[in-house]
Amino acid sequence: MPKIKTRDRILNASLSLFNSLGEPNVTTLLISDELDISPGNLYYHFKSKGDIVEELFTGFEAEMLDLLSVPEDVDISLDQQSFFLHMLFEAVARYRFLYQDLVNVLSRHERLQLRFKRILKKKTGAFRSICESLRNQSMMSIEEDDLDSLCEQLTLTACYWSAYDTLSHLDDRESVDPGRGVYQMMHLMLPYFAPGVQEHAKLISQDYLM
Amino acid sequence: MPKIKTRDRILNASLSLFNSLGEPNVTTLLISDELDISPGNLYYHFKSKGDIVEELFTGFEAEMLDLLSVPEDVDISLDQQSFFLHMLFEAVARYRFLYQDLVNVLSRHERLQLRFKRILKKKTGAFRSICESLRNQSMMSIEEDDLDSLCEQLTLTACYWSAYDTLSHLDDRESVDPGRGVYQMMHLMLPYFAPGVQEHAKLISQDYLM
DNA sequence: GTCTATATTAGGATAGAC
DNA sequence: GTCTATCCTAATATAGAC
Repeated sequence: MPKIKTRDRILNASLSLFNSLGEPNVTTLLISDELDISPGNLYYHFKSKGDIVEELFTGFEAEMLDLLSVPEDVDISLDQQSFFLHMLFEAVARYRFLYQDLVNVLSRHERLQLRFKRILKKKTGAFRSICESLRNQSMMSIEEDDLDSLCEQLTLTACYWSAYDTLSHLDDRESVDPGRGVYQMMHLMLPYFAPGVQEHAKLISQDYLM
Repeated sequence: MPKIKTRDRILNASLSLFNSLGEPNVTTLLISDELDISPGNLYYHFKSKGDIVEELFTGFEAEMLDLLSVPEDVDISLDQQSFFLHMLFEAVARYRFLYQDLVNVLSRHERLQLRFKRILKKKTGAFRSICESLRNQSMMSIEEDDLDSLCEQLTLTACYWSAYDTLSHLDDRESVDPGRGVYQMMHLMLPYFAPGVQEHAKLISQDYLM
């Protein structure tokens, strides 16, 4: 087996330390310590801690943009939709350090602000596409105002659920269960589903409560 | 007019700087600069920056606990409810620095963690009381599972709406409009209101879009 | 109560040998 | 590519005069 490049080991270790301790609490020394390499070595691979953050963000961005490229004008099934939510929450959870101290992180990395906002916008757009698709299939019935509100709410929840969830387990911050997040998202849409669809959606959402 | 005590001036300035720049970005030097006093003077009044944070938190806690002491077994009207939401969002907005970098702040002030969680729990409880009151008055119709989910969702939104909202205006962070938050909260409950009530609630929520 | 000056870290980052 | 040693800076905090 080819051994993993130091550069990648640094990225992996940083990501997991950021997630469990919070990015501002992780020093370059801690990262190098964790990997049993010298701080100098770390700085050979990355010219600053900020660079590590930016590179991780780029990975996050790529995953998200890929995931969020929901094709318009395509009928989306309930199963596809919940699968999409599942993937989304997994991705967010994997990079949850970004959300846990969002304002702080973005204020120290101004270049990430627009990119983050772009993702956010795309996220809302994706939810809108999904809802409109469901509406076109007569699976969902919702007025325009309510749809706006719902999509905002879905975006908010997609962003902050994992941060909110960790609040309940501030002690062990190693793992996060994305299931409950998906459940909440489904429940946000539930009232607007057509009667028959509602039943189905309820069953699906139940599965996400482990 | 009696001039404000330096100690209080420090608290006020800190709060507003924390809110607009994020607590981790505000140094004790910046605070004293803002007030045209010396850093030494600041440390005469507070033995550490953490103490300032804790004292501000105590104010926040007091306001919240007071606000959240929703009497059980009392019929709550829709107007009272929206007024309550309004007050709640005002309070959260006034201390939004706490929420903007919640994990960070709580991780550096462990003693605040339990207190914060207690408030959170109380918040969920208050929403539950309100919903149950509305249900008792036959103004709301909702199943138990959905109620759990709704109350969690209301709590999440009450916490993070202002942080989410500031994302859209990361440039000017001076003011926050709590209106849209109230609107969202109303819309979360809307689907579960009885038909007649729904109309009324919609009208009320409209008013909150400035 | 307030100031000036200074001590103390801790964290980010570089230099230069191996 | 990796290490050790060191520098630099910014931020918290203290000491002691006024």
